[in-house]
Amino acid sequence: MNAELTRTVSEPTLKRLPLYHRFLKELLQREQEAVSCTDIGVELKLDPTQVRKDLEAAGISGRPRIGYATAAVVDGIERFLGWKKVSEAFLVGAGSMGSALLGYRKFEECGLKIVAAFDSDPAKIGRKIHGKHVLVLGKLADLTQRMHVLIGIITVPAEQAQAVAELLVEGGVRAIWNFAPVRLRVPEHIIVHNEDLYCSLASLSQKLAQALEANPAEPARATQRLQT
Amino acid sequence: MNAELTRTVSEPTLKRLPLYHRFLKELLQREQEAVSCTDIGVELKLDPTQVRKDLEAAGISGRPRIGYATAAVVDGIERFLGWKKVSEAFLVGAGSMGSALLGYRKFEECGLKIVAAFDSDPAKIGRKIHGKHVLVLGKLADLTQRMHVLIGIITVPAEQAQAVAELLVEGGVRAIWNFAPVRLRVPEHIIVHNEDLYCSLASLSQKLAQALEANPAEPARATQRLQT
DNA sequence: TATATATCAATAAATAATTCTCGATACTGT
DNA sequence: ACAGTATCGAGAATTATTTATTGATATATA
Repeated sequence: MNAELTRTVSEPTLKRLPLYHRFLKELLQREQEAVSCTDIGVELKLDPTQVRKDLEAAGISGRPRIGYATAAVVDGIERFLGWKKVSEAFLVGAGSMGSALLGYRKFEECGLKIVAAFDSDPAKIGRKIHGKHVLVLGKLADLTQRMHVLIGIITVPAEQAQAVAELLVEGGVRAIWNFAPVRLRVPEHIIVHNEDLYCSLASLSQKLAQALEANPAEPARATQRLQT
Repeated sequence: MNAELTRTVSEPTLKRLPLYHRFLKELLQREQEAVSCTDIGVELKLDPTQVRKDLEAAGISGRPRIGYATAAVVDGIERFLGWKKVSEAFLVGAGSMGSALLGYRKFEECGLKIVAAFDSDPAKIGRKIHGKHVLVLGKLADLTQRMHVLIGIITVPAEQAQAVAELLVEGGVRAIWNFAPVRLRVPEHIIVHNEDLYCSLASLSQKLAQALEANPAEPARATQRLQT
C-alpha cells in the first residue's frame, strides 16, 4: 500500500536502536570517538553482525578496521528515529501512570514533547502535574485540531480508552501510544502502539513458573551460594 | 542448556496469550461457552491459524465444529502463564512510576503480588502508597531472603538500577522486571524483563516520522475528512 | 441416514529474523 | 614498505515465525 521509498525496518531492529544510542552517548561523554560493532555487541550482549545490520537499516555506515564514528551513529540514529524534530503530544488520563509519564523529562530528547494533560475528574482540572496543565476532557478534540498535535498518549482506565481514542482521531492525531489494556479500533492510517503491561508481565511470569518447576523455590536458597 | 521437557514458547506467542485471556473472560461474562479461533482472530485482528498455534503451544485443545470451551481456555492460559499461584514481589523505587505500579490491582490476577516497596528517600520511608508500605532500602536484601520473595521490580533512576539489581540477586530473587533504561548485569539464571519506554517510543516515533514524510502534517487536516 | 459445513489438527510453504562466511579495506607495528 | 589484523560490507545459510493447505471430525439439516 505504502510502497514508495519506504524502507521498512523490522520492529526488533527499531527497539534495539535506542539501546545503541544510549550506549554511544555514554561513550561520547568519555570522548571515545570510534566504536566497533563488536564493542557494542559485547556491551549489549548482541551478535556483532546484528548490530551492523541494524545500523545499516538506519542508513549508517562505518569504515573497515576503524569502526563507526560515535558521533555520526548517535546523530544517524536520532535522525532515523525522528528524534530531531520534536512532535507535540497530549496525554489523556492524569492518573498515576499518566502522572508518571508527565515526569519523564527525557522524552523530549526522543522527539516527544507532552504539552498538556486531559482528564475528566473536576478535582484535577486546572492543576499542574510535573509542570504540565491538566485540562478538561471536553476540550481534547478541539485543541488537538487547533494546535496540530500529532500524538496522543492514553493512560485512562480500559473502559474509557476507546472513547478517548476516538476523540484523538477526531482531533487529527497521527499516532497513539496506548497504555490501557485494550485493543483500540481506529482508522487504518493511525499508528497505534500498545504498552500493555499485562502482556509484558505474561512472559515474565511464564518463564518464572517454568524456572520454578525445574528448580523449586525453597531449596533455591541453599543452592544459591553454590551457583554464585 | 535447559533441554528437558522445557517446551519453549516464542516471545510473540507469550505476549498474545493475555490478549486471548482478556477477550475470553469478556465472553465468559456474556455466558458464551464456546469460541472459535476465527472469532478470536476477528476480534484481535490476527490470523486464525496463529491463534490456534498459540493455544496449542499453551497446551489447549478444542473440538472440531464446536471450537474451544471458553472457560477451559481461560483456565488453560492462566495455568500456562503461571497465574494460578501468585508470586510475591518487592518493588524498588517509590517514585512516580513505582507508585503507579503499586496501584495496579489487577497484577494479582496475573500471578504478581507486590507486597512492599523500598526507597532510599527518608521522606518516603514508613509511608504507605496504595496501601503498600515503603521500607528503607537497606533492608531489601535481607527481607527478600527471609520472605522468599521471588520477583523484584525496579523503578529507580537509571544510575541506581544496577546496584538495586545486585541487592535483589543477593536476596535470592529469580526474576526482575526492570523499568529503568539500562541493561542489567546479573547472573545467567536470573530472568530479566526490560520495560524500556524509550525503546518502545522509538518505533512509534520512527513510524510517525516516516508517515509525516509521506504525508506531511499541515495538509493533513484538509485531507482528513476525505479519508474518514 | 446421508450430506453439507464449520471447525480443529497437522503438515507444508512462505516470510522474516538472526547468525555465519568470506572478501575488501585500512590501520599498526616491524 | 610490507605483513598482520581488526573491522566493515554483502550475501549465504540457518533458524524462527507466520501463513496457507489439506484432512479429519462433529454437528446440523434434509
